[in-house]
Amino acid sequence: MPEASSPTRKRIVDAATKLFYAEGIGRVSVDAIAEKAGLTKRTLYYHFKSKDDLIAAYLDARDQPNLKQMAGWFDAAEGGADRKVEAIFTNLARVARHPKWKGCGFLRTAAELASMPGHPAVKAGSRHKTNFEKWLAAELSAHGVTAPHMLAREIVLLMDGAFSSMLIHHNPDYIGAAGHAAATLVRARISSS
Amino acid sequence: MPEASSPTRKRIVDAATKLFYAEGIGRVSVDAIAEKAGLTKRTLYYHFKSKDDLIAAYLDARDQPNLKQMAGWFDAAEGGADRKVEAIFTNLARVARHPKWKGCGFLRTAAELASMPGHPAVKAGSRHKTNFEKWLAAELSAHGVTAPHMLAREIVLLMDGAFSSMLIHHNPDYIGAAGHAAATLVRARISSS
DNA sequence: GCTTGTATATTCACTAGTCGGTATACTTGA
DNA sequence: TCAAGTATACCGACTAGTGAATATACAAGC
Repeated sequence: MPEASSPTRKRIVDAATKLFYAEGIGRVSVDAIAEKAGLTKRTLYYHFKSKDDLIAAYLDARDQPNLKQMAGWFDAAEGGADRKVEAIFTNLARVARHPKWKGCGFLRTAAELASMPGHPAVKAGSRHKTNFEKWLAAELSAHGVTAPHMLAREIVLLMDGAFSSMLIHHNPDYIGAAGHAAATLVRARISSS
Repeated sequence: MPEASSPTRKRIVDAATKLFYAEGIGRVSVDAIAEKAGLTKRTLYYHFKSKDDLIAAYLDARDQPNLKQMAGWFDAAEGGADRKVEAIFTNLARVARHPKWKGCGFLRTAAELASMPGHPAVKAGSRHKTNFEKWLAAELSAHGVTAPHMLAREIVLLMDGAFSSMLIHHNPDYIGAAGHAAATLVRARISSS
């Protein structure tokens, strides 16, 4: 029975993360992950019972770091809630210009696994997106915005739309347009007190 | 040199469409498509020079039918531009409840091919999304909405976000929220004349 | 009307390689 | 001595793509 905190396990997840994100889960073989992690496939299968299991572990491991990055951009931005929300999109547009950027790993995995709706990796993605939406609603509420839950959902829709549009057009203008629309929606709900 | 209008070619594209949409392009073998089309793989390769070529043909063939469906929903709806836009989302939410619905084929293909940005199928998807955005902007303009191009882009972002969210959460509420937000954005730009 | 030539369209059988997963054996540390 | 972890080597199934032969249709020459 392998340990959940094993450093070997972490090495495998790290290697899987790089390859899955860069190539897509269907285009990466278990052999390639084992080689990148510097061990054999048999060792990998000692720590994970299947490739599907490893895919889910990859997304679970991305949940908190991703949320922290978004929260970091939000907190670092000057101004009101509208400016802080727009800052998330501005930063996304910046990182999306990098040639290694390949969209949102959670959405891409869900797209690849669309024919397997109950797949544990899709559930992990759903949890992450829900976590982000809840965090955003709480922040908006703390900043005195009205109807924070509905607004958070609208912003999430714009963000996931921006991820998708950027992936298909390779044009950061779509992320800018989404950020502008999101900031406008926030401003319309800032109490004028 | 095969003919572009060949009925055999059409049979291949039809078979590929069903399989690619249902399973994802990476999970469908050329053998499976040939079998579904009722011919041999060698014949398929007579009409298409590669699987990548066939993937692009699949999306190109979906462009006009998809646009026509959207336009049909828009035209059939009663009321102003806001109601017509919301009708598109309402109809999307309805078809998305069907168990065979697996998201937007253009976006899913772009997600699967994220590591091959110049792939002809990604370009076909980009063209389709652009066609839709242009059609929507023209309709909004004809209905007297101000800033129709910016508004069309915002609605496209909400729609692609709705596709993605529905795919990861399997919850049609996200499409409803996107439709509501889109209608609100339209109403804010209807000239009060 | 018949034959020959040619382009289109299709089939069978195959290659060379990859896939996820596993049977078995070894090493290492307590 | 025993269990955790790692390695070598392998499995059957599947992958995209191809070589060579063949069927079909139609046109030209006579």
